[in-house]
Amino acid sequence: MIRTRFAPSPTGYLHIGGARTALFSWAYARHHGGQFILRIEDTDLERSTPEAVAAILDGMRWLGLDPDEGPFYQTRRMDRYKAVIQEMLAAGTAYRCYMSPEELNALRDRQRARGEKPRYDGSWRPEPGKTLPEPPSGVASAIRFKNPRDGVVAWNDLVKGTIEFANGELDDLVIARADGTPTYNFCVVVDDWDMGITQVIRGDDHVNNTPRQINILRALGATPPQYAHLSMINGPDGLKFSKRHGAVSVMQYDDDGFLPEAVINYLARLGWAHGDDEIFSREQFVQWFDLTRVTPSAAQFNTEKLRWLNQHYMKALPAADLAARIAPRLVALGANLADGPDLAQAVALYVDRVNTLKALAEALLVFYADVRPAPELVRQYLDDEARPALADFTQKLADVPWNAAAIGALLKETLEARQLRMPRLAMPLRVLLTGQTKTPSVDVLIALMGRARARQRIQAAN
RNA sequence: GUCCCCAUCGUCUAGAGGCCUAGGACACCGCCCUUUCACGGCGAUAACCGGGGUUCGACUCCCCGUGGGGACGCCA
Repeated sequence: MIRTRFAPSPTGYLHIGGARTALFSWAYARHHGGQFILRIEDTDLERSTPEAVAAILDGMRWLGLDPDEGPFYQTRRMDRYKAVIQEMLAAGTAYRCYMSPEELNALRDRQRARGEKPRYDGSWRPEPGKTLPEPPSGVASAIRFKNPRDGVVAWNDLVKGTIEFANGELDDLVIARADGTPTYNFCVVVDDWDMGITQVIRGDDHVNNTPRQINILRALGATPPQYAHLSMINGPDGLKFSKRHGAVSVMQYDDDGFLPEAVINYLARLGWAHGDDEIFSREQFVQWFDLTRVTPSAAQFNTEKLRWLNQHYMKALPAADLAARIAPRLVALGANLADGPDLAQAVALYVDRVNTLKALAEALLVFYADVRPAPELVRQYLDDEARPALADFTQKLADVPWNAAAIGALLKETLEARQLRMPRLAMPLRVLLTGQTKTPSVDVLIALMGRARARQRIQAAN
């Protein structure tokens, strides 16, 4: 049975990279008919917060990445970790280290100064025939894993191929702090083992942890899972994602008016491809997804392409559904939905012109709230030639049959009578009716807006 | 600094030694449609980081270089 997991630490929201990792883990499990487990790595009491847990859960729910098990919390498994540490101490695969943080820092500084890789020097590591220093009294010890000295650790990474580390490069990492709490690399190992994880799919930044984790697993007599390290996702500027880009949290994309199906589809194509396929459903993705087609190189996030996909999904949605989804946004912007046209019709008229729900709601505000055209715009388009034509038109609008075709015919009739071309009337109408110069065809716009409101807006300025 | 990873159009990618005159998508540019703007249609520009091998033949395999990224915590 395939079992994958997503194991975020709750120190912030669910960001784009995390979401992609979660998506691939989820899809891998689903594709293979396995299980997807959610585990919250909250052993860092200082930085973990319940708000962050909620934010991560929200993000996953929004994306529709439902776990089969969990969330499990590491803070609730402390007894288990401590028991394993005792076993390791007894078995001699771990040992107590009394080197103080200050001493450690000094050691690292010296190593760095010499151009060496900073690492623990093994002062307290027991070896046959070696005499250990006398433990200082009244000082609590940290516990270190006794990493093999020689040989290499290698694994076949499911995305990067064979990766090999010399054990000599690895030092004896701390698995329990002086206060007795276990550390990340150790908890991960115990959890992945206990939870029967078969494929660990995680970010690239964990490659260096992998050999240590494999060594611990082996010391425990466990068979290591398979590993798949996903490359990083950089921000739109090619640099590491950061707050400066605005949208680091997946929920920010919700706020910005992106549909979760678009985000999923976009994320799926970051580091993975199925031939030339660009647009596909979540179900299709699950059916196609496998780690063999995952790219080992880093990707750059491209908001333009996400927008394109988002518009595609917006257009694919029935107008009534889209209307239901943007209604709250409109109300939040101050719209009175009771005083205006049928929202689904308005949506249908504007959906081609925007690529986010947010932009759609903002555009539709012209139907449900007051419009105040900028004076400069009015001045620019409403000249002495347009004015009388507009007056004619407005007057006849009072009893024209109320449909776009009839209104369009009336418009043309008015233009002909005055020997004017379409833009001479269409542009001022746009400005007066919506405050904007870029709108759908004015006849359709007027028809949808309604007789009273259209006439009132034209007359107000004329 | 040491170790690890990565390297095809601006961006995401296809490419499993001959299928490559390197394909698709987004963006950009041009044209068409047109009542402005979109949508849509058509078209164009645009890439195998460099050098050595291996091979009859390298975008594909190997080595070196260069560039980029990651990791070196009693953080996760």
